[in-house]
Amino acid sequence: MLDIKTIRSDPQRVKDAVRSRNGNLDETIDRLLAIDGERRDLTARVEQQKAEQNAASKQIPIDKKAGKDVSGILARMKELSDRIKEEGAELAALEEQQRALILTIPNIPHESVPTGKDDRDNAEQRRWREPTAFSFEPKAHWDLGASLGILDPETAAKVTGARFHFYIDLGARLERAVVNYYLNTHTANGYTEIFPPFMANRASMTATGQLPKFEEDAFRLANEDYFLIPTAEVPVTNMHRDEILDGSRLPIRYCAYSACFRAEAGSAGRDTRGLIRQHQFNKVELVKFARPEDSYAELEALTNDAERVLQGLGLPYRVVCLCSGDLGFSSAKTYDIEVWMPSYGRYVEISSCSNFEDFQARRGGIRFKDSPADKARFVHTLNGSGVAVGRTVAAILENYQNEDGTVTVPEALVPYMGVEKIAPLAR
RNA sequence: GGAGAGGUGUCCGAGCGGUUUAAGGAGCUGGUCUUGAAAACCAGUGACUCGAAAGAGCCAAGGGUUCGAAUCCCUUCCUCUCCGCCA
Repeated sequence: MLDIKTIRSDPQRVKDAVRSRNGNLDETIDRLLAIDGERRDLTARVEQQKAEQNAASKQIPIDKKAGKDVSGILARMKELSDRIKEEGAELAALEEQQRALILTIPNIPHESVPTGKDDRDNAEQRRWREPTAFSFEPKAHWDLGASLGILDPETAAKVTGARFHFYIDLGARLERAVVNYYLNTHTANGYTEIFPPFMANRASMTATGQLPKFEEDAFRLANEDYFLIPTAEVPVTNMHRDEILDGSRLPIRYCAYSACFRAEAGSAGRDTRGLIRQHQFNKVELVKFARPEDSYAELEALTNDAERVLQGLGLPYRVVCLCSGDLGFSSAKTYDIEVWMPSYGRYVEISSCSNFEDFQARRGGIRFKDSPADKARFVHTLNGSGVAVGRTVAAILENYQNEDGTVTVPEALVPYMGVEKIAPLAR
């Protein structure tokens, strides 16, 4: 959520920012400012009447005690009370309209974000290792998963539906090994491990920006107004919702494993095979709460921390800076880490590292102060995948495959797997 | 899910519809005293939100009754105790 003062003082800047994201909210912003003006006028009027009411409320018992007749005052106060009630309702309606509108305005991209339309305008920052070279025709991970007997989407389709997977035997163990390897690496790097709830309420989903605009992308429970979390970002960021943090605690760094649930509305027909696009997938998420002046340095560090685990697994990747048009709703700046996926013949997103500045903090009331005398300031929130687990498994299968159909286990995972190679199951 | 009790400022805790702009402690800040500290005493401090200010709001959240609500009513959430169910 943007500060209404920012919008009030420079509406054009906000309009331009939305345009750079391929949107247009000129009308919304004009309407918002009109409502804001009306709201402020009405507020002043209502508050003045309330002041009058308060004064009378103090006088009435005094007069009563003195034996004066107060029926005249009471009659006038009744009128005033009615008017306050009426105008107060109007005011509440305006406030709600204003909030509803302001929640639909995306964050303003940071000045370092390249302007562009879509992912073709993203700016590559760096590459780590060259794409894997094969002396044979490499297979896609879904074919390897089938021939090795470790991935089973068909049974998942029967048991649940499309876009789910059973992992079997060493497949299941590989998924678990990756989770543990990631968590161990991040905790060794100063992140505190969190295991969050996998459901979150409406207020939490709103604070991090999934609601109200993107409700159709989430799974909502039928018997409770809870949502399956699309990412651990939601519960972990909301741990400090409506809190004033002690500045000496910043930056706070959390890492969290969670299953993630996405309805994937609007992506029918895309990536229908394999582990790339699922309704449920595992992810280790990194979340930071930082001082505003440090948040961009923290973003670089966060991205490096996510890259570190891919380096540890020896998976080739590149880092791109998303252009304005490709930026997520709440983010001011995002680096995507893309892993080399031989079956796609290109890099595929495996992590998204973002600085939300105070956008989420304002929605969620997450603030800090260094000493009790200070005024509370909004923290900057950041998060990034560290990294997506299902896509990691896909990348390992594809990049580490051998000509005979086996898959070599990356060295870093051997202690977790207990084997050096994944071979077809003898059944 | 059923029955009961409760949610008050940083913390503890009082609050019988109106002189409560939330008593009283504790804490915190400053001072007196002291070689220094502690104790004692004196003074100050009550988060936070909107507002240039005056002022308004804030006693879990949201409604309602009333001229006036922390106090009465309704709904929701949360905590505790017991029962049920369960991993």
